[in-house]
Amino acid sequence: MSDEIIKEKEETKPSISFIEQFIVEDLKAGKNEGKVITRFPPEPNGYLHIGHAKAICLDFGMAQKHGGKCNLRFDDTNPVKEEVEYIDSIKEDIRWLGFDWDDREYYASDYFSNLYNFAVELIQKGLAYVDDQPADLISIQKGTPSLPGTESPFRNRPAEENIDLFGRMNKGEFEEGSRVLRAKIDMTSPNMHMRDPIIYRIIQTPHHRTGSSWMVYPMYDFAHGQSDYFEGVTHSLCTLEFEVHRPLYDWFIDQLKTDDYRPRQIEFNRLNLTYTMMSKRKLLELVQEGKVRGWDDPRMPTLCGLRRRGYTPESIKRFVDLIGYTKVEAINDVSLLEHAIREDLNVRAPRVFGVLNPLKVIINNYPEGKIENVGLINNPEDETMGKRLIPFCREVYIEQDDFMEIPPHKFFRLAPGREVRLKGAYIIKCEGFKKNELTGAIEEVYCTYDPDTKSGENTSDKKVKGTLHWVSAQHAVDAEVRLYDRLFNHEDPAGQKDDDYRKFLNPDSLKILTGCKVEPSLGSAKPLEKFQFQRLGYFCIDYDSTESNLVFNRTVQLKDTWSKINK
RNA sequence: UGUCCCGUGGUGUAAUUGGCAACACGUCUGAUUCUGGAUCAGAAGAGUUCAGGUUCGAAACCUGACGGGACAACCA
Repeated sequence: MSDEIIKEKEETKPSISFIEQFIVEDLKAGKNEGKVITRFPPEPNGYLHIGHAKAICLDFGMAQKHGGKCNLRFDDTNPVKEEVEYIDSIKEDIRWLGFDWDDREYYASDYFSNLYNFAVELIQKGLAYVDDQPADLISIQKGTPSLPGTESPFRNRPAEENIDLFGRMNKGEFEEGSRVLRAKIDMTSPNMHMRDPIIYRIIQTPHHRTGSSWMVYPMYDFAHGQSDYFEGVTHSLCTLEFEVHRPLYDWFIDQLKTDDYRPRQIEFNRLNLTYTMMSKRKLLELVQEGKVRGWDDPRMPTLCGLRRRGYTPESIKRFVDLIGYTKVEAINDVSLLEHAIREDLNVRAPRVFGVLNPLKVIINNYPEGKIENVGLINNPEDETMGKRLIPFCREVYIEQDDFMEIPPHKFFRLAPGREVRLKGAYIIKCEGFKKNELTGAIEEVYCTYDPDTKSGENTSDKKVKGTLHWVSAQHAVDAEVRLYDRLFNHEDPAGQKDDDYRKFLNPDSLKILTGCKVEPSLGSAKPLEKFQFQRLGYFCIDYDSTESNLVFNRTVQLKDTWSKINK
């Protein structure tokens, strides 16, 4: 009885976002002949970041789930800011996330002719005019959100004159900034976007695809909605700030449409993450000012940065899935992103031993020159990943943190007189240590081992509280390890009115460790290969890594209850 | 002073569209463990911004307040 209720509850479908609800409603109502066409419309003026991933997952995801298609369309209406480099990176990142647009790769510039003709049509209908005023004057006449605007003296130019001027603007007869084409709507509208918006401006910089065939370029607001319309997009999903643009898009489509088809725009909240920022412009500044090592610096929230950091596409999609889509402007905790990557890597990353801050341990009673290959499980979460052998001998490195001369309460690791297990090998006991009396640094630790405690064949019935990772001193491979911390030390660095975001840059966001010791099996690892350094965290090989100089990036630390106790 | 959008545990989201608030992260216990990881069991934490109203019944509907955000680029 109650079992059935529980069963029923478990079987209820997970709730769908308000956006998907709209899509499902439209489908049920038989709109758009039962089709779902979406689009992802990046401007090729920067690299994609995790906020874009949220949009990509929605745009492609909704199409996929409802038997539709998602177009990739580059909004390339401003040749001054856009570059081919960005187009390539955007495509790479979308593919990396696991989405495919087949042959539906479009460009707003594909529609320049259509848009131009439409503009001429508006002029003919008396719905657009050429304004000869300078930008600052037009801006003043626009009024403010609470004050209505005033009309331009050029507003009632005859159509023929407008057509002539617009044509000559496009031939390059006028300087940039000297004239614009405006839609004639309503200068007193409470919506600023309806106050005779500029729809074309003169730009003489060549375009990366159309070269110099155009001298006038449509503004985003004049290109975006119509591009959706031209492509037959049914659901145009975008972020909240475009909500106020919607009436304008609708106004244009009203002039254009021939039946009742119209793309439906639905707005959702953009992704904000704590301790970072999503502004492409500001991210570009970080790159240009050398605050980071490039767009793919592992501290960046860019997709290429996260990839280099060791994030998987699955973890990012999972994260996006967890945060959902709403209309509430929220700021998401990075700890949820970190949870997503741990969850993923826990299952797929092989375990290895790596010692970040080596401390030499000499096992006095272990025969000199003797080498044992001890077996270790590659991933306790996945038996199919098998086992490996690593060499054990008289001198090993352990982590400096794993030894304390005077151990505090609840410290389970090595200390004078204490016993710990070297994972996969033996239980050792600390008999003494060498200390640098000047610096206080521990330089060596002397131990004995118990031959009856070998892993898997422990006949001693000894039990210890602590298990340490280690690496054979003789066989260890040197490595460089880059430890990353949050790029900013403020939860919302870009949201502080009185302070520049640069003020909150975390000076310790990158720590480079050299002379780290890793197990020999890692010597041939390739870039982006991912590992769990046991007890430490997840690491992946950096692009800078070579056979002679291994370089690891720390993706994320393992949860560490000791560090909490220790506080 | 305008228009539009939004207000649910610390954070992010749910609530069969009106039937007395659920999940995830985080936090805290305990069990277990040759990773202080993972896993398992459990706990604390919101009465849904506030005030009215409609209703047998409101997080949801209405009104008003309060709070947050967006909009005044020849950017997208």
